[in-house]
Amino acid sequence: MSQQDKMIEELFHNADELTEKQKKIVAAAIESFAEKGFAATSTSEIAKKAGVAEGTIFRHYKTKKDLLMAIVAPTMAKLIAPFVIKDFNKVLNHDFDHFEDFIKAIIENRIKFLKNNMSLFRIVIQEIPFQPELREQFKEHIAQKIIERLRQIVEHYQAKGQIIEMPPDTIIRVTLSTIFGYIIARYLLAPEEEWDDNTEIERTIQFLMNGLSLEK
Amino acid sequence: MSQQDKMIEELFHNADELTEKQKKIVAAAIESFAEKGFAATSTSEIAKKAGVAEGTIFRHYKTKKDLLMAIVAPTMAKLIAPFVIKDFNKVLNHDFDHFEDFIKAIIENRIKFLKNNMSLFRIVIQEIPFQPELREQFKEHIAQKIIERLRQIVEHYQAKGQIIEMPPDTIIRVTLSTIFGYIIARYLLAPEEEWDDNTEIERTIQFLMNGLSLEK
Amino acid sequence: MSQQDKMIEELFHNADELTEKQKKIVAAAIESFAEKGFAATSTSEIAKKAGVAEGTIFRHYKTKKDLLMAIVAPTMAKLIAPFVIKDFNKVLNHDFDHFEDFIKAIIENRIKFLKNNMSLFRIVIQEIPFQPELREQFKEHIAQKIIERLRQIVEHYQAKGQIIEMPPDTIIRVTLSTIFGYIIARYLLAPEEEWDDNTEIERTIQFLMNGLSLEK
Amino acid sequence: MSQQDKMIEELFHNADELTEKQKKIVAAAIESFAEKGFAATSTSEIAKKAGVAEGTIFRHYKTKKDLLMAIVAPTMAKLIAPFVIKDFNKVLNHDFDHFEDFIKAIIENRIKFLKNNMSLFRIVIQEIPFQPELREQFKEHIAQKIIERLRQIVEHYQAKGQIIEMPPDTIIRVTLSTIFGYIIARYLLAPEEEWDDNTEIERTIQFLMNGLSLEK
DNA sequence: TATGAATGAGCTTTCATTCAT
DNA sequence: AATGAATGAAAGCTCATTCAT
Repeated sequence: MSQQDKMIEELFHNADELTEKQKKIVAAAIESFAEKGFAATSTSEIAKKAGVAEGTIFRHYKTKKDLLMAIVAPTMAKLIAPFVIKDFNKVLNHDFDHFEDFIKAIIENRIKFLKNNMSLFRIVIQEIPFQPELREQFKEHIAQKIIERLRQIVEHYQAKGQIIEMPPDTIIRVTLSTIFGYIIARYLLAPEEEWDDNTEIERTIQFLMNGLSLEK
Repeated sequence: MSQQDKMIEELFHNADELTEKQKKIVAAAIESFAEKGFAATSTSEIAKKAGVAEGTIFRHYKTKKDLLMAIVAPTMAKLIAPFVIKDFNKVLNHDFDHFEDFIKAIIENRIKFLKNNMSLFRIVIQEIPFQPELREQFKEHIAQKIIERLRQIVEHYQAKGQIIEMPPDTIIRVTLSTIFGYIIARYLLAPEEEWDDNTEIERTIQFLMNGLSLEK
Repeated sequence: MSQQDKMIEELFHNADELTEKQKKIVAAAIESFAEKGFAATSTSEIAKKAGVAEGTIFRHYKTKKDLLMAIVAPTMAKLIAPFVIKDFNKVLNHDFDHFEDFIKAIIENRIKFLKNNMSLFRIVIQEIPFQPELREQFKEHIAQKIIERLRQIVEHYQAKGQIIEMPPDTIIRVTLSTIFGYIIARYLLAPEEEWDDNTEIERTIQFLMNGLSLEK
Repeated sequence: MSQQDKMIEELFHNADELTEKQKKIVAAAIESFAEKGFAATSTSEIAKKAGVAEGTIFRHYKTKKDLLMAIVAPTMAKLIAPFVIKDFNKVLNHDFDHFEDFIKAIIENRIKFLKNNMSLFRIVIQEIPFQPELREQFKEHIAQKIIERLRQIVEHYQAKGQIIEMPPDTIIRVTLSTIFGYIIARYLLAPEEEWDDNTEIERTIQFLMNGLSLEK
């Protein structure tokens, strides 16, 4: 099973139900959407790359946009998965005494995920500005549920006196900026440069902790 | 003269040479490209919005992509203008004894610019992933010239002992992440929310200075 | 099966592989190209005449020029077919003791062919001046291979003392001029006049033989 | 005065009345029409080549087709000029005792004319099939007046016993085929080959005389 | 289920022509 | 007389989608 396949298997929990052809369609679509954008990718191109007839795409996905959604929706779900597990707060209390540990864990975990799903991530952030439907989903799930959860976390560590007194939303913003700034620079803007990932992530965390922690 | 016009006047210094119709075309294109993306915007739509015949667009811009470039290239130039002025380093030495002052000045200045040119900024960041030509220009001008300049600045303040010892590129990365993170959150992700801009910028700078300065 | 269909069947030996629609497109294109010329014929016009959607044309022929080539190339091949059969010289030796017999046979045969394919012939001679690609094909196939073959024939009959001593190329030229002059006058310049074809062809051959033969 | 200019001067008797710009337009049109055909040549292309504004063309020629006609009509007139002079028969009686002399004179004269006006000739024969208006003019002037005149000439020499008894139209046809066959081969099909023009014309006449004369 | 020919609306672009300057 | 910006119809071509097989 190829890396590509694994990504798709992982993306669709019910991947068993996907035809072989369907998997090929999805794989081809991901590749093209990431590279040229949704609007600039033609269904005939996807069909050719997937080695199926054009009609086959529309048998499985009523419209081209449906195909996009079939890719993007589970990607967003997976992306936020760690934050929506039940008993998230318990996990938090038990596992991470310090904010730094929490941040480290979450960064490591999410970077690993994104690294393995970079094309999917590309599609999500590239298409969100253009697809109102997508933007809606994003706002509903991320901006509301996730931010709410993150707020609790921040307040949790603020109560513990581990991070500075600042509106939680501001802290979330600068934290996410820093993390996504790293991912975008590392994997999208300058992927061909030599990166010492471990060191660079450490530095990023160091900056973040410096910026957010009280004592120094 | 409308706000729109002013933006365009400012964008093309030689705006005098633009026909009235040409300005309308550019304004319409900016609006549509920002909203729906380059690929999903049709020239007929631009023509209609601009109140000109479709042929008129192609009299001035040989292709649809030419029109995009005519918009994006000067935008990128304006965006980086403050960093390419002659005697930049002198200005630096004389005007800003502290890194914080420098950062404050530059943030204030660039945020003001972007706020007035948000649609242009949108187009630039939205289309860079899809237009290899654009990516090339971006890399050549921004990634190389500007980064080089910023490196010198960072080293300058590091030598002065005002910011932590870390590879300049890393410092640049986290700094830009923080700044653009603010702009994107403020103007693209949640523009309709109430923002106390001054306070929020202050906090952002505070975070940045905490993260980068030596003493605390 | 109509006359039109038969012509097309004959033109494309593998006509079985042509869709019904494809045949209609080709027939419509032949009619319009012959009448108004390639450049002055629009694809929408062809589509309408063929009773298909315009898109259908482009499904089968990537470009309008491809459609022209699909018509012209096999026409040129058919036109020169009698001269490229294997053992052409043997045929010559056995069947035609006299140049006059040979000329008669070839004229009769080719005139018959052209009469049945006049629109195709029109397209070929009308478009050759404008399509460099076509001119290339024409030169390569006709001007080189065929002329070479004709040269041998002329020399053969010259050796037999049946036609005058003159450079073979000159003899070929005046012969072809005479034959095509007849066809063009008969079928293109004055098709509506009353022609006694048999007599006129006889006279043409008589002139040709007078002009080329030694004895009188 | 360039060769180009001379051709145009000669083409329009009232060339004095042509603006400098007009001459340039005509020259540019001739070049492009000959090369790519009327339908495939755009007026903007002509304007550019002529170094004038597009509007200027339409100031002088109401439509693109008018421009074509302004070129083609006088060309056809010039081409047939020698046959329409008054007292043509007198000239004939006095100057040419033998058909061969007449043929020689006329061939020499017309070939010289065509050689100097090859682009014009190209345009005429290339556009006649496509422009009904042109075809009409051609038929009216050439096919009727000229053929009538040629008929008289042929009958004149037939009466003198110098050419074979054959319907004059047939004799005209084979004669013109032979002459134009030479011109087309020489100047249009294989202009880049080495031609010994004098010898080749001699041979052509020899063939023609052989074909048409009684005695041998 | 899968195909791929067929569709027709819509795309970018070109063009002959007009007209205010 | 000459310009060239402007036009809008029409060009060649692409596309997402349908449907008979």
